[in-house]
Amino acid sequence: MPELPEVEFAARCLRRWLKGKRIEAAEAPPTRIFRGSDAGAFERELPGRKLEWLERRGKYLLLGFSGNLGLLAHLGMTGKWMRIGRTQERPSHVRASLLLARDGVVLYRDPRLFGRIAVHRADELFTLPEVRSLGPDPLVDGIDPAALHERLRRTRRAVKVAIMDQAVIAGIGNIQATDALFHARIHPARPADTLDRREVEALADGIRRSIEYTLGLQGECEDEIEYVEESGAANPFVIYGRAGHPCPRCTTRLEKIDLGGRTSVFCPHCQPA
DNA sequence: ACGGATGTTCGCGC
DNA sequence: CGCGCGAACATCCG
Repeated sequence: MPELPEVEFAARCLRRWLKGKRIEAAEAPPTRIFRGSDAGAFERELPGRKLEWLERRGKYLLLGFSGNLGLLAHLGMTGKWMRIGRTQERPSHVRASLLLARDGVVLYRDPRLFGRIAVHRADELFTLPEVRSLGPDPLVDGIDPAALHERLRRTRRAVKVAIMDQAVIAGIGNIQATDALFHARIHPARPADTLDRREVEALADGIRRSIEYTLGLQGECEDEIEYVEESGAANPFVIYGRAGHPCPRCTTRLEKIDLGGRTSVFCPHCQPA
């Protein structure tokens, strides 16, 4: 699921579901989700507490609970927070759950276990190295084209690889990067330090646009499990995942290349090398 | 059946 | 130090 827009959506849902509600019990079988931290701490520490605040930075969620307990959470590739009724059947691959007094169960499902949950002190969350090393967040901080230009000028990496570097801009993944570069008409393999000011401004606009677009796809927080979702739903993105299909702008056949180990779709006509 | 997938991290080598 | 590359993680879907 997760790039910045999906994580932002998860943040809004979790605030709505958890804020101010007392957690009765917490469950988390030992899995890789808790790597680098104590799985037992989740079950032990959360009962009795309430969510006081929740912030998103890039693809990370930072949750502050009463009594200075904090969670750092990342959705990895297949992570998803959801809410179901207490007696409702639980989906597969649930890695952590929070039982609320009369508001059902909030759970974290993650088949591939690429996500992460770590228990910390709440007042330490922003000082964690994962969070400190993030670049500006497009929604929280906005995108300053001059600062982005400065950052891109310092590397010869492909511009697509550079904007997916979480230290350059926080939250951009393969989908947003692919569609943003298409909007900006910039070839994904262009060395980052060759972009001029005008192109970086177009790129900043493209990133904003792809984030807003994807955010708009999210709909409302589902209260109940919306299980049989997406399967069969069409790919909603602009050119991501559409190699071989016609460019939505000029109908040229979209191509794909590999950059930094990730598939990059682009239009050879609209995004010339 | 095979290949690829919205992410991060680590080790290796130049 | 910068950077590319492959691997690893575990499961699902077309």
